[in-house]
Amino acid sequence: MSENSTINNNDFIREIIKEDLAAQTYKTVITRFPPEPNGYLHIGHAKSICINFGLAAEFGGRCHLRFDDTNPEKEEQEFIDSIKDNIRWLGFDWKEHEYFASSYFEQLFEFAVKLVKKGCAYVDDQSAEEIRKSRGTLTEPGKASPYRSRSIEENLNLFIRMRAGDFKDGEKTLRAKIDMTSPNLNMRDPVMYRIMHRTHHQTKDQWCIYPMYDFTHGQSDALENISHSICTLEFEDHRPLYDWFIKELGIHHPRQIEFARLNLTFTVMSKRKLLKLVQEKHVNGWNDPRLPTISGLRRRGYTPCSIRDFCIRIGIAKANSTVDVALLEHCLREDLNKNAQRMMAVINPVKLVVDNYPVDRHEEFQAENNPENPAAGSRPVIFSRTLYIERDDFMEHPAKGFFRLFPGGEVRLKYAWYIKCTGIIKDPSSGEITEIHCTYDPATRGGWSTDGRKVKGTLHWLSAAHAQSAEFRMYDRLFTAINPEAGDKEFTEYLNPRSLEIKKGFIEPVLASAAPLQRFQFLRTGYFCTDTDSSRANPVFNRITGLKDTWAKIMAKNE
RNA sequence: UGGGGCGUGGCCAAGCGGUAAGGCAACGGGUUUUGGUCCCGUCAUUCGCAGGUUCGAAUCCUGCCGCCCCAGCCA
Repeated sequence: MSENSTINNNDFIREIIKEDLAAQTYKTVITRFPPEPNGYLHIGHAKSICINFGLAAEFGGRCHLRFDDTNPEKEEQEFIDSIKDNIRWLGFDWKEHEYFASSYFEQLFEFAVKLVKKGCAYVDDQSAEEIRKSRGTLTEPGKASPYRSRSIEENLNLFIRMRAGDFKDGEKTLRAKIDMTSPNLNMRDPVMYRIMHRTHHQTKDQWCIYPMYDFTHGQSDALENISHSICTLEFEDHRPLYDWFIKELGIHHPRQIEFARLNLTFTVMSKRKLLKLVQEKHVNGWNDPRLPTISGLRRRGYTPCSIRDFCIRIGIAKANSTVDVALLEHCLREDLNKNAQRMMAVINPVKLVVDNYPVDRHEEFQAENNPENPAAGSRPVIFSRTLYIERDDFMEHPAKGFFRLFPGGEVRLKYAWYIKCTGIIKDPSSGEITEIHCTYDPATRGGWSTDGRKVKGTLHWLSAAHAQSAEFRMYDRLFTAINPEAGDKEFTEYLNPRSLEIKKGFIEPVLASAAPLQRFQFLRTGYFCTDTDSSRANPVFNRITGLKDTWAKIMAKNE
């Protein structure tokens, strides 16, 4: 992470916490990250993770990991595993504080019983449809359920029978008795328990009634002694309800603070939409490198450090906002520029023959591993008569401002020699250039001339006889629209047909044995990492992101 | 037409009555054996709008306007 990144430790949440600590409202800062295990985590969750774990670390407190697993219908063990894996990969540790709302089911049931006994809750026989109809609308108050005035004894008996399995799914619910005329719809007798004869991934078949999130979250926070319960804006309306439950139950009151969730340009962030992309196979699984999931970013080659840095830089506020994905890419490049080893790879190769270089000769040059870090040392690269260079580095008819190779032009081959283009050979049928011919200047060993002659262009290259072939997966943004959810069409209509292009090229031979997910900067082309599909025989590299490309910008502007 | 939030440059975001931080993007220039990195410079007389209070307002008051969220037995 960079030293100069703007860390604003004065966001409104920190301000509130400092006040609370000063006023002794809470002694220790205890936060929690409470995912539902019904999907994979994405970068929006990373923001929340960084806030919660970051706050705990900063104030010397702790952060719990709690799975809010109250809906067995949508949850799976696979998601629990991936969530834990993702948080660890991001660099956070919840230590022994791993909890499940489902392990509070008995306690929650007792809380519910207590509310029934206080006359604060009742069993409703209305169907979901009837409940919906009687809830009223935004402008009209709701109507009381005909079962609202049942006796405490009857409610208690019914609720116990609900638990015992005496009723079918949907036959009854337990509702909080609050206020059917409240302007806050969450207070119009919200459902606390529903009947669901379903096996739960944690509690198995122990329960056939499950508490609703609204009856679970606040009390779970209370049970864990959470001091600051940080959540997203849409729960602001639920806070009065959580406060009501906590007050009636007489338990610990955490302070809930809401912040705006993260949106990113050129992608989608909702679980529902990500699920759709996965299920309809627009991408290859939850860890597809084009997805904003943590698993996807990881496989793409993003570093945990760059994601944490990004989460700090975007700040925390309550205004809905969409952060430019360029900022994420910036954080990534900043980290990788400093830390990624440089390598040479030719992604779109064309043959280059050095006519005055002996056929049977080859020699080694030392290439620096990272100009930003001399301690990274150097490695040998082999030069020979026949090389591969990037097709884009040659223009038969050079555009204005093009200072790479062209007929009669001279460039430097990085670390090696100055070469001058003497001619080209084309495929007579297609017109495609098949070979570029050149001569090298023996007085420019290592790429230095002694006569003060300067060349502007420096190209990367690979010895054809020594290079190892490889596959490059050139990833680009998944969507072509800055906001895929904004148009009239379904968001999938804005998928970028060129979000993945496979290229076959060459790499330095040692790269074939690079470990999975190892990151490199391929000189002049971008940052890449070995994909998990990579093997020694068939090395595969993912393009994490390109280098900034001033030339491409100039070309684009001239069009 | 109910309730809850939010409006500071293209995108984020500081600012908490004393005269608009910072980052990203963009645009110029310098260095450079990566058209990368790095360095230097430019980029809001103005804070959704209109009034008011004040010597002084993005900050306080009033009224408008705009955007987001809420009518799951989802979380």
